[in-house]
Amino acid sequence: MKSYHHGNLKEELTKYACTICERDGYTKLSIRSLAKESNVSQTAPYRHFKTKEEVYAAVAAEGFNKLYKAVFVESDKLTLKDFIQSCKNYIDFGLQNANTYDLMFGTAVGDFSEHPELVDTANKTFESLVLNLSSFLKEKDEDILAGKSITVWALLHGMVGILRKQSITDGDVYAKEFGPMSTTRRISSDLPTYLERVLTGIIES
Amino acid sequence: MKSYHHGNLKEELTKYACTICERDGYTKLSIRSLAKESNVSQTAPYRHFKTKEEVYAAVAAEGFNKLYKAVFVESDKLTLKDFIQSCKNYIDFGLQNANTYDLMFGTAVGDFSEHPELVDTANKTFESLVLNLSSFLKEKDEDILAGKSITVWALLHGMVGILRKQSITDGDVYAKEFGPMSTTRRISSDLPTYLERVLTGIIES
DNA sequence: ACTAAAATGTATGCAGTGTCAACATTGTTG
DNA sequence: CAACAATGTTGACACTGCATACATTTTAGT
Repeated sequence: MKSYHHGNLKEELTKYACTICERDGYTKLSIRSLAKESNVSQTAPYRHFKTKEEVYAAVAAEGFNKLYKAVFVESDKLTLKDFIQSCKNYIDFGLQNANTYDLMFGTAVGDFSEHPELVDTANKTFESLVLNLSSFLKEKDEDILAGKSITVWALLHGMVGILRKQSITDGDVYAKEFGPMSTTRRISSDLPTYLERVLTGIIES
Repeated sequence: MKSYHHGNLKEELTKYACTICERDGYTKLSIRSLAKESNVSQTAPYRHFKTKEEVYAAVAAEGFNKLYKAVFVESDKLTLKDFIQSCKNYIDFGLQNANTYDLMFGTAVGDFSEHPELVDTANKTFESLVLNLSSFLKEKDEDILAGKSITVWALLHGMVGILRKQSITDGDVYAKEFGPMSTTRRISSDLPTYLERVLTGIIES
């Protein structure tokens, strides 16, 4: 039945790599664990990925693809609500795919420029953000648009970090499990409202 | 000469752990590499750290201590310039200690609440940010202050991520090594100006 | 159609890793 | 000063990344 050659091992390896990464964290993602999941020999993946970092890069690139899909809006006339929703999607992605998100923005993959598909997918995501903003703002100047997009991205990226580690800002107040709801929790319980307030402040400067 | 008991092995281990982490990245930080640097047996560190994650937590806590020192300003009447400088110090810390910063905000240390010293040092850093803002703004309402501090932190944290991976937003334009300077590079070449513009927008909303 | 080369998968082995259990030495305290 | 706790060591196991040599299959050129 099972032929010697797998057929499309690389695809399958990438898929499993994403699964393992998100399920167990990327520290558990190993060449061998990958091979085991795919039912091939321990070193078969080396025919498709020179090092483990290349596996990481492939997973990160897949991550940017998914992030792109979460952020992209098929329209050139966004409403404010559309824009906020897109931003919320970004944050939700970061929170729900924490391990992959870590791979995308952490130091595990050192230099993007050594992994062209990573640069491409990351750029595509950013450009989608710029497009959103441009359709929404009707601003023409590319530099201003890029600048504001960077600020928006920074805020979204930052919120992922803060919301992920609520204990950083919650302090002892909430730790006591009594008293008022922490500010962080209040923000995350109604993210769209928070985002609308802060983001309109940013893009109208 | 050398006595059987080291004396203050834990301190020394922590120090070396920070060194190794920042120099080689935290994936290279191992119980054994740590032991070797300290000239003790391979498993000696286990008397002081139950798991490797505890080593990670110790390094992250040290990181928050350093970040705190970078952000803290000894004054209750900050000027705008002081405030911007403190924010710039934050970003510089994130860029110059990328590996440690990754440990502090990534998924390597899953739950801060299992590492009390981590919660403490992280809270202290946040409170320093709140204090800065409060002295600068003369705003009394604690919830508003906390909310704005979170937004400021998110932006700073986000900028660290963006500036660290400039290729995400630089696109092919800059990759060609010709044409105008990328927006990201322009921002990072005069960070204080950028911060002043964006942050005043945020804190005056 | 046949064969050489390229692509792909395997077997084996080395050095390094986290962690545990059993043991040795030292410091502390009643 | 004897019992105990704290600290350090040895040895072992299963796992990891990766290199090398080898086997099988696909492909391309004649």
